[in-house]
Amino acid sequence: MDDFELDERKTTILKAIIRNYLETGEPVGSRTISKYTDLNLSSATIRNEMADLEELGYIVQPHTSAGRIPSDKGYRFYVDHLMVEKNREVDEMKQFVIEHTEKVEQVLERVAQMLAANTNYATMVTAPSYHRNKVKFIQLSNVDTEQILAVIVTEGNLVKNKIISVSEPIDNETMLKLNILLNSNLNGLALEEINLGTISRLKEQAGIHSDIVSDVLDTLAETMGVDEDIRIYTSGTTNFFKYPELRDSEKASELISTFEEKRQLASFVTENLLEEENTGIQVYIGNESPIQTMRDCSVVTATYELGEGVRGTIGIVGPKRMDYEKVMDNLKVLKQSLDGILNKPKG
Amino acid sequence: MDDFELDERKTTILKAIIRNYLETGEPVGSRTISKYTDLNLSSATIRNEMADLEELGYIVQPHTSAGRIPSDKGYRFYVDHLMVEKNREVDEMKQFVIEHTEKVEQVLERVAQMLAANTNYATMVTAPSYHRNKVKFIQLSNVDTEQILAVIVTEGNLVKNKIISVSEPIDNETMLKLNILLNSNLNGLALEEINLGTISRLKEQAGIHSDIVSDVLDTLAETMGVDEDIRIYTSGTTNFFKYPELRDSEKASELISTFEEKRQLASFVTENLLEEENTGIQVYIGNESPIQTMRDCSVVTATYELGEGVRGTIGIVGPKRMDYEKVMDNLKVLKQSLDGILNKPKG
DNA sequence: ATTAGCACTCAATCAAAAAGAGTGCTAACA
DNA sequence: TGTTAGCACTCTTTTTGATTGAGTGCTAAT
Repeated sequence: MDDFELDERKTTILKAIIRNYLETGEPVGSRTISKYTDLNLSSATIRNEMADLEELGYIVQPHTSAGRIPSDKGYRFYVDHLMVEKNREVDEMKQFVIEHTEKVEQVLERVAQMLAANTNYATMVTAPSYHRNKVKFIQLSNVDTEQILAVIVTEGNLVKNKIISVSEPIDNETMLKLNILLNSNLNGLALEEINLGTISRLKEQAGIHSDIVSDVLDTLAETMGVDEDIRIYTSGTTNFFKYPELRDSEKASELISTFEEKRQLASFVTENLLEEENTGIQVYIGNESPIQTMRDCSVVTATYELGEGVRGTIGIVGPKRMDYEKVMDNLKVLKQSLDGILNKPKG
Repeated sequence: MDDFELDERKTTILKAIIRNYLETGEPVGSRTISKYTDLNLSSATIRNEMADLEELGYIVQPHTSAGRIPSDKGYRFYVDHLMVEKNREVDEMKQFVIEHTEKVEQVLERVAQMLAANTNYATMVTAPSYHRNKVKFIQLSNVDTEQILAVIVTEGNLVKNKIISVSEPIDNETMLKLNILLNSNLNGLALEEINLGTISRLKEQAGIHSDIVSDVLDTLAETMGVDEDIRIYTSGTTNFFKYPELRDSEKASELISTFEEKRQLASFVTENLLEEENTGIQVYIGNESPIQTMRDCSVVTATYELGEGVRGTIGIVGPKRMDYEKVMDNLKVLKQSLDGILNKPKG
């Protein structure tokens, strides 16, 4: 970018303004900066510089005769160039996740909760999505005379099951044949690789039981399809009330609704999954976010990987003046933890 | 109760006050009632009666020189004696649930959403709990050389699975034996009936694979145990903002948190399940609710049954001046729908 | 037993005033 | 030429006081 439009002094001042605003949430005036920095400049001089910074679009005045607050561009500059790695201690958290490893669902839910408690922002964690995942194992079994159970296990050890009703009982031998049929034809395939040819061949071989095969295939599509609604765990949505700039009924309500419905949140996931080469942490400031209701927020997301392209996303949503350092640190640690933990069953 | 402390006229006036307050949400004065009822009484007379009603505890004044609003006792009286069955049309809703029957989870989630949209209150729906549920079917299968999959199906067709790691592969024959062992010993048993005797006998017979049996039993306990955290679906929590008496940041935040954490909500479930003889619909007004944060709300719950003592709860939470008729109608209809729908797989 | 009338209370609304924070500009200064 | 002191000006926030209006309680008349 054109970082060069800012000389060193302007940079220092901008940094001071943003720092101060991140802490207080109040517009910051020239006098404050004059004392806050060690530049030894009078407020008048600062005023001149601030006028320049405003013209360049890094800061704005909420109204005449108020101090300045960072613009989206200002925040962006801060995140890209001014942030310092703080590496705070988040080990405690890490510890906690590791110790209580249970079911994936519960881990994820707890991660969301902890992250929210730790940062005081709203959080979202998506379950790993089955992107390009392969079938590992399929099994049909008789549950009773009218119902059979289909179990599907994928490469990432994700299990799905479905009860299928049948009009008349299926004897064990037939069942065995069906199982062999399904496994030999489908194992190792990703959803995209199961084409019409495979399907019709399967059905043909299944003979009178082709409807069962249909049902299994449906379940398969459901399980591994992109459009399967991704499980998203959220927490700390009421943290929005902690920040005056979001506390307003209208805004808070919109935001909380977005989190409640979850559906919309998925857009971050898709955004993230698109970037094949993902350094890991993504920051959306204000309107950069794909979700309109978050125009007054910043969103920081991280993608964790469960191997084999099976990925999930962790996100933190807070006011634009969120503590980016802290948030990003937290995410980094968690990302690593999850990358590790979820791969192996507990041991 | 002592209904007799209220003569007919007082009853009429109380009813009028409550009705009016339910609609407007504003304290209602004597003049309003004087016109609202067909008693042909002057406001002065009404005032006298209102003074009496206040003394008896059915209504209160938010402050001197304001109108009256119903007290908890007043609401209680209304719900118990003054409500009229309205039987509004909620068919549209019923239709919707029925048509889109998919997975249980999705149905429940949608029920919560619809109910919230339909009533403008916050809603909660718990998944059927496995109360006294019996094991129907257990199956272990080899997924790969180090991992086996345990699938458990219960009477209510609820399926749970777990991946178990093993140190060395298990051949198919052994697996078959294990399956037979487990099924013949456990099928038909409820969790409470699986005692130490059964367990040690099982382990003994399993020989070197007793640790697998242990794992299966753990999963079983997890699956059917009471302490398994019950899945609760919520929706419409931002509806709280629609009612001035709850919109206050502090209160709204507390309420929404309660819904977000879900854990607390479970107390309604346990309350409901306790009552063996349950006519179906339960109303908690203000402090009658087991949850402290809901002291300014009313909660209406219904229990639906999936046969064999497998039950779930639907609840609606709103301001005390909620439209009880509408809410209870909605719940009645849904209760029936769920009773029916969830029993049979789609056909 | 009911009602009209009146004094009184209290929250809500509004406008005007005062306070406070901060800016922009000009003129002086190093 | 860059820096600074000083001052007038702007705009928000807070405070205050007055006004309004709804509603009550009480008393005296019907």
